[in-house]
Amino acid sequence: MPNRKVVSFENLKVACKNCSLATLCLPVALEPDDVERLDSIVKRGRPFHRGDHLFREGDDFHSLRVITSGSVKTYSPSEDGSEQVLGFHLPGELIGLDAIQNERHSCSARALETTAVCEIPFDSLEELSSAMPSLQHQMYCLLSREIGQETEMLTLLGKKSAEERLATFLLSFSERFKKRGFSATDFFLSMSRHEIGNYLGLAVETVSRLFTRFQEEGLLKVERKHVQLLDLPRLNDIIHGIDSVRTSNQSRA
Amino acid sequence: MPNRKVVSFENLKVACKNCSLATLCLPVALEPDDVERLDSIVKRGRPFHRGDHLFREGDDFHSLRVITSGSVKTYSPSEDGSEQVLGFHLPGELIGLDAIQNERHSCSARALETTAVCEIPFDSLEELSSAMPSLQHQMYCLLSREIGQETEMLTLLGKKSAEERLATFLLSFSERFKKRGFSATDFFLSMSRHEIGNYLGLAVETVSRLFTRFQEEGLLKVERKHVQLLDLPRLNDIIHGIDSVRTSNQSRA
DNA sequence: CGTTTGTTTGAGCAACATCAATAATTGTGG
DNA sequence: CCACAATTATTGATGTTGCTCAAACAAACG
Repeated sequence: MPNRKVVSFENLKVACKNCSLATLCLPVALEPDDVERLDSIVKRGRPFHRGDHLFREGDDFHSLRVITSGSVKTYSPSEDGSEQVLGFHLPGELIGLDAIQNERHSCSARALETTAVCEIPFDSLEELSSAMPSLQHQMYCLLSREIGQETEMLTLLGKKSAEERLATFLLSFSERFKKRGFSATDFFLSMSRHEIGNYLGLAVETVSRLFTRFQEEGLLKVERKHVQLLDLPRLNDIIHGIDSVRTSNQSRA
Repeated sequence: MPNRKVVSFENLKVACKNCSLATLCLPVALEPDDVERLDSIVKRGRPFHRGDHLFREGDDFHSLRVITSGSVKTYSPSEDGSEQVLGFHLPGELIGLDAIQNERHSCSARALETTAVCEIPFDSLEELSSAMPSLQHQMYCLLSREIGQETEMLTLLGKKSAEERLATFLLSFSERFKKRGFSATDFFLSMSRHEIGNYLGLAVETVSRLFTRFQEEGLLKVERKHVQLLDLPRLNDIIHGIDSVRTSNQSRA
């Protein structure tokens, strides 16, 4: 098809200033000039396929990475072949922050689906942030937020029931999709039940049973990866330990 | 006693350059001149007593704090009065990093015993780190390390057995005391069993029973807060999931 | 189209929580 | 310094959540 415009990734001059993720990503709170300077150090490679590693535990650390499309899981592999899933990352989210300290990745990251990322060489970013107080501030904020999110996760794993964990998980994705302009109630989860369970500190079977139960209770509709949240308020109640099942048992018939 | 030298905290001109914690704290990797400049923004207040709050969730964030002596627990209070203990902090450790993002503390911190801290106004630190690349780098490293430590904690809470959790907890303190020049095998834990359990996602009773069992198995000697680790190798085995109990059951008589 | 991988469901079980009682320790006021 | 109250720790008995094991089923893949 000769008259169809060829769009190669090389030609696609995506720039931070045009990027729809700008409000979620590093450019937040930067002046246009500063965005331009940030843009100049960003590298955009070709996309990863499902299952590809963005990096592996032990790899030398050179760059932070921002997901621009698709999704990624980070995990920490154990000697015995098992792993701990550390997080699922959506467009606009920065990964690799844990690797700054010892210049080596302390976890692995793989694409859950076809995924594009921006690469930000950390050396350059450090230099730039030294010259650009607002960028430095943004970096401190991002790192701090990451810490805050992980402490929430500690509470989840330390104190919450299986039910509360899954509800928290689902509403977290709901909010994150919403922020990115997608539906807050109808989405596809790109990870397997196994990975969800691993992340939440639960067995696969428990996750599966909970999905079934939530569906029976009219909280959601689920078919494999496709999830539709039908009752956000009650899901919210569950997160906060309010046992809405007993309070309003709606099991049909 | 008129001829006894009066040592007030006002007069105690402790400086970073003389501080025994310098190798653990922010001054790591700074030139003497730079340490001097850092020193100039650090505030040293009077000590906190056991139970005093250094700050509370919701407080405005102004300063990071470094423990200089004593110990501190950070925790996230829930609506219902319960709490999640997020960490126990020893001299040289920096707290408040999670508050940078929204300029408000997202957790509370209280002294577990008489505790002294250095206060580092964050605005000044930001300015200084902008002018001092090595300090900026150090900050990035510290924040990154915090993230890394929390991901380890996620694995602990997500995957490990009660036994593994307590062993990990004990060896973590062992190493941290050692780094500070104290015994790695003989120390006092300043927190209660309840707080340990809370931190590790276990019930108080489970913690108590485990201490008893570890003692029966000759792994340690414990008398209230006083702990003596008798078999570091086996404790290490436990952490890595090797059931040393069955392998070398040493129950006396 | 068979093979592999992921999901669901059931049955039984184990680890750890909860409840309850006692004991030890610490703090407090006289 | 002692007596009493309050807190903290230990220990035992019982209960429950969620794990493990097992099997059937569905979907994805070459």
